[in-house]
Formats: sequence, structure tokens, C-alpha cells
Amino acid sequence: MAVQGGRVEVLDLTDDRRVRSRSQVALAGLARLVAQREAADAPRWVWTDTNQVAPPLLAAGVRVGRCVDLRLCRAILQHAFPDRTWPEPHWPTVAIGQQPEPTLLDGLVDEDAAVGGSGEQVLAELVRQQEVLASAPSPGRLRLLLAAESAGALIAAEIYHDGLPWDRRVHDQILTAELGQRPAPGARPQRLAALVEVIRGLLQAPALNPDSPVELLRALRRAGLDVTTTSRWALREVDHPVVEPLLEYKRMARLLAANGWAWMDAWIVPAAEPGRKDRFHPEYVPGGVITGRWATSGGGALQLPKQIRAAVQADPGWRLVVADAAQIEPRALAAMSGDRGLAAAGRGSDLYQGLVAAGVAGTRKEAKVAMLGALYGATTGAAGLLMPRLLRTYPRATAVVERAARTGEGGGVVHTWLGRTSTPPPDSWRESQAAASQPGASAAVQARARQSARNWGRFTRNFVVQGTAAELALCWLAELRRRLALLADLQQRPHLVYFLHDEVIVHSPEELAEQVAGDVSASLTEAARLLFGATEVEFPVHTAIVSSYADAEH
DNA sequence: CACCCCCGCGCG
DNA sequence: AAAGCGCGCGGGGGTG
Repeated sequence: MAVQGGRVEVLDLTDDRRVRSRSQVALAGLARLVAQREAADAPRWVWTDTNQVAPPLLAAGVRVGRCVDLRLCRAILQHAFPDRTWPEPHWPTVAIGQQPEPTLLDGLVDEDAAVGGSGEQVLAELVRQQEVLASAPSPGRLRLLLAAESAGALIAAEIYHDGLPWDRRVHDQILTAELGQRPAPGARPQRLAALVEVIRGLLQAPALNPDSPVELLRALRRAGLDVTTTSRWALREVDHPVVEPLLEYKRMARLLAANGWAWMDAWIVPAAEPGRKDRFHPEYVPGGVITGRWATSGGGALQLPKQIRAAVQADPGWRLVVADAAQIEPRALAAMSGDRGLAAAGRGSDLYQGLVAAGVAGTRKEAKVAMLGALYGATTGAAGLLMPRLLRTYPRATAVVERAARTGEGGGVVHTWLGRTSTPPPDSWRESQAAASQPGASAAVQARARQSARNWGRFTRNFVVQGTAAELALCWLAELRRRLALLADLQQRPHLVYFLHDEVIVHSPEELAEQVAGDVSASLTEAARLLFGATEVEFPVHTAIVSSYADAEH
């Protein structure tokens, strides 16, 4: 499908990508055409950019089953095969928030440039990508990744469209209880203002603005506190009466700045109809993170603090199915490495407890620190001390991350299980490595180079695990979306409303919530089978059926 | 005023 | 005061 100049060109392709037929339709008729084809034979739609096509379809109440998002697929393929010929893309970047709604600017922009190209261009890009795919070392895996990435684009567009149900009243109650009544614009809420006076008094700094790290640090040092930063970590270690009110102030100021009344005004959209909650519309950016995780843009959807999660409330008669994939990263590592010991530790619902049972650490907390340390590349502290035992107990799993680290330290690229490729280090990195290997290189230059080599090694070490977990999560979402579509018509259909790396929320009619919870768990198992085949590794999901996000414990 | 960087902190 | 990865955001503070 190609959208251009207010018209849509649809090419019907055979399996070997020959054009069977062509048709044209006005943009206004697109939704009807898509709905007809979905009902008839549910094709896989190929288009340049889901952000361009999905919003008008969703607005018209039309959903598609499968698509190829050429923009996202190109990004993955180009990264994996940088040496192939990649002509300049024929498309511009479109954010989902910039939906092609009619504005005064229409007619001023070059319509041909502002859209997804001609049918021939779209087809040529598809053919190019499929040829690259066919020549890949593991075309099956990469094909799965591209399908999952494209499904993710559909899901992100749908979540943006549907929104996360939000209760303004609950949110306001939390803010008022914490901060005091909503103040006039520009003024501090009452409880916050009172704390500022306490802090000023204790530090004998009558004009201090505690929001300024520079001013605050100066005042703290003048009052005799031995700190070099104003971060919470540093303050917690200091014994002084100002510490407690200051930490309290920081907590409250953060809530006000990040998710206070101004945030509510900017991001919470009034209910579409009576009897429903308001909505927060998370703007996800699939593929936005280097490892393949989703990023977000605006609203801070990936940082919804636990403090205000009580404001996430299902519509009347509906429930939230809140689910998180337990320890998905170490389990992904166990599966990709084929480490039977680590797989065994993960049998049951708590892998960290399994590590304790295996004697890796004395407590669950220690075991978690050790495991995360291995994934992140910790060298010192408690995690560093526990590493030798982890290496001995799980040689196959740890070998995967150690190898990735060595590759990164040497300037190489690494790959996720499905074939997403890490960014090569920048030229400046290579230059500093080269400089350090010169005969007369100073000790300082060598030390700096070693440091940046280790830094890059930690990035590649984590990339293989975080990235593989991200593609597993993507397949989880895609399978879950497929199952949810079978449960009910659009109006009563359970739908994804939130996604946070290893956690999902489905908004579901009450009577379907149990079924949804089962589908959520089964979908992850199915996704793991798709990626890893008959793996011994279990991927348990913790689910809770609640009215408020805050009531889901994990 | 717009723009940029730094700091600090929220999330996984 | 961060050891140990990946992000986004708001406020301060500087620059042009």
C-alpha cells in the first residue's frame, strides 16, 4: 500500500511479489477498503510507516491483523548488513503524535514528499529487504524479528489510540495528600513551601532554592556537611538534621514536577463518553532504544512512578489484567545459552530463589545482585564478589555474556538471538584505542583507553541479554494481541493499554479477565517456543486482576 | 528568547 | 555516592 497525494495505491502481490492487480482509492475510502480485505482474506499489509496509516484506520474503527513496517524493518536490516547498498529511504519520519489530521498547513506542504511514496517505491523497498533477508545467515530468525517489530508498531499505535484509563480524582487526592492543595500557578504547594522554610532554617540559608543543585551543595557544605553532590545516595550517608526534611522535599518536588497537576492537565484526556475513565495516551516509539526496547516520547510513560499508579483505574464493569514476566532477562540468557543448570534454577516461579537453592548465594537478595551484576558487568562490591561462583555454577550462560563483553572491548558488534545488531563504537572510541597502542603512549592515555574499552564491553554484554529479552517480549505482545482479537468484537474486546519492558496491562471486560490472564501467560510460553524452540527454560508470568494498577503486587 | 548541557531521579 | 546496563523528563544555569 502506498499513500500519496491524498490517494492510496494498493498493489495486490503474489507470494513471490509479483503484482497481481492494482487499485486506487481516495484516502477517505481507505478504511473501508482495508476492512473489506481484512474480512475477506486478512492479507499482510505492506506499508512504509505504521505511524502514517494506523491512526486514520483506528479512528475509523478498523484494525488489521498483520503488517510489514518497512521503515522499522529497514532500520534493523541496515544495521545488520551495513555493507549492502542502501539507497536513501523514500520516506520522511512521521511521529504517531503528528497524525495527518487536516490542518491549515495542508496545501502548504509538498504532498508527494510528506507521504509514503509511490506503489513502485514501496514495492522496490520490499523486494530489496526480502533479498537481503534471504541472504542472511539465519533468515528464519530475522524474519521473526521483522514480523514482531511490525506487530509492535501496530500495538504501539493501538495503545496510543485506546489510552490507559486514568482517574483524575484519585490522582488529585494523591497529590493533595502528599503536597497540599493545588497552588496558584508558579507557587509552591503548601506542604512543599513549609519544608523549604524548615530546610532554610536548618542550613541558615534564608534565600536558598533547594531545586538548584549548585545553591544547595554550597549551602550544605557551608553548614558543615561533607558532600560533593546533592544526590539522595550521598545525603543518606550523612548525619545531620537537614537530611530528613531535604530528602522529603526532593521526593515531593519530584512528584510535583514530573507527575503533578501540570502533567495531569497536559497529558490526561477527558473521557470519550460518560461512564468511562479519562485516558493517558502513552506515545511509544518501537525500536527507539538501541537494544530494541521501546522508547517513549512525551508524558514519561516509561517512568510512571509507583506513587501515582493508583490513578490507573479500569472503566466501570472492566478490569485491569496486570502481568509481569518473572526474571525475563536471566531466563532469556538461560534459553539462548542452553544452560540447563540455569534453566533448572528457573523452574518454579522465582529464579533468584533457585539460585539460592543452587548455592550461588545465601539470600534471594544476594542472588539477584549477583545475577544482575553478571548481566550488567559489575566488577566490584557484592556483585563482584559473587561473580566467581556464578561463573563456576553456570558456565554456559555466563560464557555468552563474557564473550559479548570481550567482543565489545575489542570494538566488535554483537547480536541478539533473533539478529538485532549492536551499534559499532564511534570513531572517537577507535581513535582512543589506536592512540593507546602506539609505542610512546602515556600511562594516562592507556588507562583511559582501557576504561572506555571496558565501558563498551559492558554495553555489548548487556545488549545481547536486554535485546533478546526485548524481542521475546515483543513476540509475547504480538501473540497476546492475536489471542485478544479472538475474544470479542472491537467494542467489548480486551485490549493492551500499557507495556513496560517485561510488564503488560490489558484492559478487559470483567467477565473475560480470567480468560485474558490465561492468554497472557500462554502467550509468553508460545513466544518462547517461537524464539527458542523446545527449550527447557520456563517463562512464568505473574498476573493480577485488579481495578487499580496500585493493587497489583510485584 | 531559544538552545544546549548537566544534574538528579523516575522506570525496567 | 555509585558500584553495574538501557531509557525520558524537568529544572537550573549557561550561551548566543
